[in-house]
Amino acid sequence: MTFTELENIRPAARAGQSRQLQALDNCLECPVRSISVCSVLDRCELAQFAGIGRAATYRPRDILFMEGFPVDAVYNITKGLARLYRLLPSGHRQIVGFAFPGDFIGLPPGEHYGFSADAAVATTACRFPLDTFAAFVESRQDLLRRIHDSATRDLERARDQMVQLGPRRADAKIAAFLLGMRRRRSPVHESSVLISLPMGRQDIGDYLGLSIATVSRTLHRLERAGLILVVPNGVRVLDRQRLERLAAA
Amino acid sequence: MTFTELENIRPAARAGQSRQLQALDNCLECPVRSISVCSVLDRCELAQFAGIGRAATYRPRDILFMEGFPVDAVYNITKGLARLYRLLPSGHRQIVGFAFPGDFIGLPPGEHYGFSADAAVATTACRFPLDTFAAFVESRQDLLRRIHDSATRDLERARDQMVQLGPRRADAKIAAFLLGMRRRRSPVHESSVLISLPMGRQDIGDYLGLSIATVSRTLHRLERAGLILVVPNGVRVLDRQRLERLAAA
DNA sequence: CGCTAGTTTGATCCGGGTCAATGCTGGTGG
DNA sequence: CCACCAGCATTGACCCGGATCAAACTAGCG
Repeated sequence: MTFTELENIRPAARAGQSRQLQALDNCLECPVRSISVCSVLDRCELAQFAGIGRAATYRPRDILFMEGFPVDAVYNITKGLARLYRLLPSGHRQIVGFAFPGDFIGLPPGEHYGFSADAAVATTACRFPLDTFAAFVESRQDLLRRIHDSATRDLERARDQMVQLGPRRADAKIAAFLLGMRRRRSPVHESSVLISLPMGRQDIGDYLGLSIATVSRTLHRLERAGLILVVPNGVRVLDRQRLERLAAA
Repeated sequence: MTFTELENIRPAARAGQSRQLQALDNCLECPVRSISVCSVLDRCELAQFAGIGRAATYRPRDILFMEGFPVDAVYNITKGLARLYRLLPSGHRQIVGFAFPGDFIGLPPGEHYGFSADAAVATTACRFPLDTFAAFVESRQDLLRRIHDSATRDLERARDQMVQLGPRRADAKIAAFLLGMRRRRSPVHESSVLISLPMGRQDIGDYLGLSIATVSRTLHRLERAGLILVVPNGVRVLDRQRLERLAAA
């Protein structure tokens, strides 16, 4: 819960530097293109667009950007998982969202980032400097619209999360979280019984407003009750019916 | 907390019908024009825009629209206060935001409203049927941009609220809520010591994830501690310093 | 002047936080 | 190949803040 290990942040990462940069060359083969904002660009535009971005790779805990700093770039996650969070003076960390491959982040209302973002696991992202990005987008009405759609969906998700953060019981929060993660990862509404959880327990807790101990205990309780099976980096759903009923409560 | 008085909703309001409608005639004198999305429209465009909207008035508890229903109109609040909320099967109501005069609501990512909205007090709003509204916006790049800005700000506020909903102490939540309400109502960052609270205790509780009893008790405790003075429909700030320190914690 | 809806206040209880010890696992070097 | 270590996860013991239930109070308002 408390996240006072700010000193642990790698010095090289503090300034929002990525570990490694390389040109974007094979956007056409990009696995997330179809679900990303760039899907509206044609072959020609895509080449231009690729020219202004760089692929950046991040190791766990590497920082993409920090709350309060001037917005200097926007990001499109292509692999891995980014945690979006706010740090409170008390030392608490509230995770305000996860960015999965295909998600677009980093365009707040003002001049400064409204939250921090770091890599939860090994992660890669297309990084676009704000000035060139803004210039490129300026004329592309459809791209602008796509970005707006992304923001609107983020808003909807934010409201979902508000409901989760409210005064609900821990088991209901966890159940809803699991189902939410599954829905998020698979466009097809009905999908595998295996839900992958790339993030750690601490992340889940800071997302739901629970302590790490309660997350662990609750998962275990759900397992004992036969709703799920806890496996490394995820859970297997055994009783979807009951899990959904619990999540709704 | 529980909000099981669904039956209390006035039948006429259930379908999202407003109480009273009249043409928009004096947009130029509209007190919220300068802060609304319509501020980018010139005199001529404004006249056109006014033509497609109607002023609707709502009494407390009257419903603007309901979650899950097809989006048939968007709204611009001009007076009063709207509660934006989700109802859970358990009967809990999570207020996901308040809409003050000048706020624009009702454009979710999909075809259906993602939350319900009703009037917390006597309220008026400009109501624009979705089809004509969409057609009008289509060509107005700047209006579209303004709407996008509105969504981005909503998103930022939603994240603020997530932080409030997290595992914070009741007094910190209340303090932050009071300061947030003050900042929201007065563009000038420094302002009066009088914070108006048009909404009821229940609304505050459902917004912060607290019971009505705790809201009441906490306000009283802050009063005893000399931070505020509770007055009808609001509070008076006595010790801003300490209130801010408490809100930050 | 009583009615109703909202608010305050009290008494009790419990879910989940906190703290701390223990367990697990994957990486590292002897 | 194994012993060790660091980081994360689990589990236990205890406690407290806020939920819940219920009663008293207040203020509009017909």
